[in-house]
Amino acid sequence: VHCAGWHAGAVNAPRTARERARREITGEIVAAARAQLAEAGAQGLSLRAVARELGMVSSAVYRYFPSRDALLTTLLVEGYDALGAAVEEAEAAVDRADLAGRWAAAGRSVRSWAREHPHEYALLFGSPVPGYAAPRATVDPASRVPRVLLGVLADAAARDAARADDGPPGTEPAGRPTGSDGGAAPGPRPGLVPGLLPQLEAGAGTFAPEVPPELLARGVLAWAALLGMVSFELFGHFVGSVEDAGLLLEQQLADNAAALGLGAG
Amino acid sequence: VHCAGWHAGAVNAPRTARERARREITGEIVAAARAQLAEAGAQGLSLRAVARELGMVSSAVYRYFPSRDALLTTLLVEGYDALGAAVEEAEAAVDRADLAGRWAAAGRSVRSWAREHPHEYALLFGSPVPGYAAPRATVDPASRVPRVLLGVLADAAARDAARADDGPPGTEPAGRPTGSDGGAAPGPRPGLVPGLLPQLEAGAGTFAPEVPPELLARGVLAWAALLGMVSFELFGHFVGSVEDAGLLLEQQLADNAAALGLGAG
DNA sequence: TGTACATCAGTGAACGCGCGTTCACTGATGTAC
DNA sequence: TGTACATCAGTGAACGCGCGTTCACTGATGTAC
Repeated sequence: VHCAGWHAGAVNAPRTARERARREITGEIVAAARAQLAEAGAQGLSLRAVARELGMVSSAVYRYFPSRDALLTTLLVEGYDALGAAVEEAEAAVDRADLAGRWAAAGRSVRSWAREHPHEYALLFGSPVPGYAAPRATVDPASRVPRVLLGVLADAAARDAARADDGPPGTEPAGRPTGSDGGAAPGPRPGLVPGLLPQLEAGAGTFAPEVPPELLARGVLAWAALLGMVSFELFGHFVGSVEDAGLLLEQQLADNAAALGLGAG
Repeated sequence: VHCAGWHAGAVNAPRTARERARREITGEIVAAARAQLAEAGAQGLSLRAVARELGMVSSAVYRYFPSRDALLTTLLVEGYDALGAAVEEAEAAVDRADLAGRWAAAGRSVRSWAREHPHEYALLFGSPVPGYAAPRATVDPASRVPRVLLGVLADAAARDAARADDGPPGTEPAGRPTGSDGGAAPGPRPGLVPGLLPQLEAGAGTFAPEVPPELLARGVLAWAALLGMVSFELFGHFVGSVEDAGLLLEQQLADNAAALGLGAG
């Protein structure tokens, strides 16, 4: 430990040439595999093709990944992480008080990332790969974007609760009836369908107990709707009926802001 | 033409034993291919495996389909048609005046069909198959469900227009501000994002010119949202956070009815 | 009704290619004394 | 600083399997006279 290397501060820096080479080549393998995704899809991902691309013999790849599926898992995890990082960064750049803006920034960056990495997007959110079951290790990275969205909703709930405490009755956002189901928080639009509430509290609600169920339900719906739209665009279902899906996304985000009570941007 | 066959009325009935056998075997090939979808996915669909399943030699399949891709196209077309028929039937069974009920019936039957045919659903709405481009022949069957939904929206627009003509001001559905952008029809919720209107008129609007653009935009969003939710459910993204996606769908349909101004069911 | 010919379903072999994974091996890099 | 040994990256061959598509062929079915 007394020989502190030239680049102080690089915490996980490789200590030996071997280690350095291993990292580099691991990265090259993953990069080549990612490129493969574009041509053959997740199912067509081939260790042999990756090895060929790098000028190695196919069995050499087994020094780095124990199987094709392990390589796929790495692609999944890195994909979720890249998307999550992009969304976190975009959302963090917006004024904390601008809830609608934060939500919209997150939504836009999901779409941008998807358009820049269509095949990785398809891997993350398209049809599952037959014969492959994503391991637990993917769950956490996959939750980064939902976590960002939940953060916005939690802040919205906190703000609404503060308003309800402070202000006199009648200062709540106009024209939005309180959910027939919920408590004091001004829930967005009609009440919850019977039976949904306990289910949300047992499921998604455990990730964000401070978000009231009405809001949570609409948040989940909005998240699914967002990915539905991006999938439509990337998978070609808008061809012939919607020219610029970006505008449709803006519409969706504007409607979301209204339905979720995020206030005008 | 003078030998009118036993079964009068069966218009496209096969005239010869050969023709009868051809139809039957064609059907068996498609059925075996459909079963293959479940095990290997669209990309893994294999003519040889289909032939094996039917006890034929692989080259025999070429008497029925000129290539693997042609077989895939048939699966696509039949899938869209099956889904379309299911949705049409479900929607047609509802009282014409019950717009929210018609919309909900269509939405529910999309989900039911998808759950009953998850692999066909993945073929239709999941990631595109690498190296395969869906031919024009799939466009028409693919539009059956959207057409049903547009029909509901068109009826909603007609009903609202009639109300606006007949009734005195103030009888429109309460609490829903008229879109800032549109004409006389009571558009759902806030106005359209700038730039979206001309695009809709040029695109999706050409299929249903009688539907006002505010409604059309929300209809497209709702359709994408519906498939987003079904995809989430079928592709496993709800695992751990949403137990019963059926309830979530009901919530979505209820919200849709409100947002689209379909009136209470 | 019967015969001659055309159509077409299905066979079997082959072409040329792909894949994931294992295994015994060579030779370079790293480590302990 | 130098030597002996352990680690590990990469090789090359092999196993056993898959695929789409073509082609010359046999034999049954259909049709025209």
